[in-house]
Amino acid sequence: MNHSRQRDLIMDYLSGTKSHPTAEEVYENVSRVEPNISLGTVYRNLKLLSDNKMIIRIHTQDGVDHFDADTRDHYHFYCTKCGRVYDLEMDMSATVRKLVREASEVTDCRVEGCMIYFHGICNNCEPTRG
Amino acid sequence: MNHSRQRDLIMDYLSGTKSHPTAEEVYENVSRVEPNISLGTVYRNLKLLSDNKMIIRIHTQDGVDHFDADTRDHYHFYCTKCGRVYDLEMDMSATVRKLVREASEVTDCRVEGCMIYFHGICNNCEPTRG
DNA sequence: TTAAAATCAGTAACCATTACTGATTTTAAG
DNA sequence: CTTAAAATCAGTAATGGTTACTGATTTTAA
Repeated sequence: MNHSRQRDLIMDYLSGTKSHPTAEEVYENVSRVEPNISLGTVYRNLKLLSDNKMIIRIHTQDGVDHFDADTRDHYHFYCTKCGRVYDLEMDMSATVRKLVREASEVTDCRVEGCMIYFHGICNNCEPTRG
Repeated sequence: MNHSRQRDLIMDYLSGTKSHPTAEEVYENVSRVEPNISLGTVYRNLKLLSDNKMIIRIHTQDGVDHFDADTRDHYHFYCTKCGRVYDLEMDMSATVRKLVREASEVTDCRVEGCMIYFHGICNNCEPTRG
């Protein structure tokens, strides 16, 4: 993977936000810096970067993928109302290990891991606390 | 929701299999009994049935949805090689409640639940046990 | 400096799914 | 049983996120 101005800009934008943008949102924002960039380039580089484990691709219920430059072990909350994705700063590594172990016991398949997606209504859509 | 021969056939087929078929697979199988059924009808009824909680829609990593007539609380294993979906007969209700409680503590969002998807290589693709 | 490899912008194609059409079937009241 | 409104159908076009293709441009490394 060579360097390219476009890919660097995409990576820079993703690294500087915690909003877990979609490909379309990445395109809109990078376009402000590099107006000639094309949507195809954004998709291709998001695919390249996620295939190379430099960013995380987050599948959501509405079928639109979101992206995250934070590759540390952490979890996500998906708002079923607005579709936004939020970080959850909690350590679940022990729980995940336990789940994988338990799952391995009830199947002949080789369980390599599990994805955990939290969902509900975000504080922005329906504020509940001051 | 009235009755219709087509919807009953789709429901019957789903109830009689544990293979978690895709819309295309449902279409292929129901077509053997009702050759005139159209793919659009299958999609429309799968949507109707899942919207009415009579079946479960399972999102998978490859972007193709799978369906399950078993609406009991249970979990799924997705094979990253062949794309098949398997049931996991394990009781995780206590773990899920704990996770939701923990997640609620680290966010202002209203956490309503979480989806847990296991993945790996199935015994059909790479046999490991007799 | 230069040529091969990688990447680009632009756009067409892909594919799962949904929406639209006029015809047919189902339901429920008379 | 009729019969008319509502639901559903088959067939097909449209949608929308994503990927693939093109010839031109940029990057890399010798």
